[in-house]
Amino acid sequence: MTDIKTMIDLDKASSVLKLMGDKTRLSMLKLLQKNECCVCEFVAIFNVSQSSISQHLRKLKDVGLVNENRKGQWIFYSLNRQHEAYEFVQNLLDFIPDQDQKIKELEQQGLRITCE
Amino acid sequence: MTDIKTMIDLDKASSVLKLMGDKTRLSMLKLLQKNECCVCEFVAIFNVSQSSISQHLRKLKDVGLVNENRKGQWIFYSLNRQHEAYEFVQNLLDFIPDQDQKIKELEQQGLRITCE
DNA sequence: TTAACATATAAGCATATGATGATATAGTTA
DNA sequence: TAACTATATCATCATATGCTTATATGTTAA
Repeated sequence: MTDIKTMIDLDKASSVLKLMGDKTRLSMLKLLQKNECCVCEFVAIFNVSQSSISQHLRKLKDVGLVNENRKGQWIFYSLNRQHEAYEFVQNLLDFIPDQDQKIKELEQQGLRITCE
Repeated sequence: MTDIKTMIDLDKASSVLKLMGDKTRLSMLKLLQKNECCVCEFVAIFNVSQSSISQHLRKLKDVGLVNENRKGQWIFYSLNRQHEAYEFVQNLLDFIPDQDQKIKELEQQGLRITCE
């Protein structure tokens, strides 16, 4: 637990921030901070199409912020802890309240996620 | 120098991050971290029109991230240290290398800023 | 192999964004 | 007052973004 920051150059920082400036993606990243999630979970949580979720994940994957890991039928996404901006992103996400109530709401509505 | 973070809700965080996801605005904020700057300085530093700079500053002002302070002919902008996301923004900017060489370049080119 | 499910990709569309040039407003100075 | 400088705003445009529907691809299971 050091205080040494891995600096991120302006161009890289702005492209990461741009990605995080979208509410849906920011919320996804916050959820990924604690959980691995598959696409169908995100689809259940956010009120948008599967296609839309897939495209958001594509953008996050394109800059390397997330990893994908196929488990059978499902593809689980996780934060890429090797990314050069990982510390930057973590630090930032720590200012945002956790979004776990989104998962709980699903459970309460009986819309429990199928891919677990 | 405490470690207690002022949490920022997801909506507010994403709107701040969206603003910071633009290279020009991010660079402006980084410069403002150390200096008060007037519009003409930004115009001299970035390769865009005065109109464009003015519009970027407008967006930053609209969410309250910056304050303006007229000094005669000039309007100086500064970070709003009272903003609820100030700590969040500061923390984030601390990951980005300072942009002071931009000011130095201007000086070296004899384009020294007129409004000082 | 076929059906069913999970995910990705393509095409199209409405809206947002960032830039510009022209013009308006405000302060300074002659 | 008029001329000059600094800044803001308006109108416009090209491009980017996020969404949708339709379709393609990949995996599992009958």
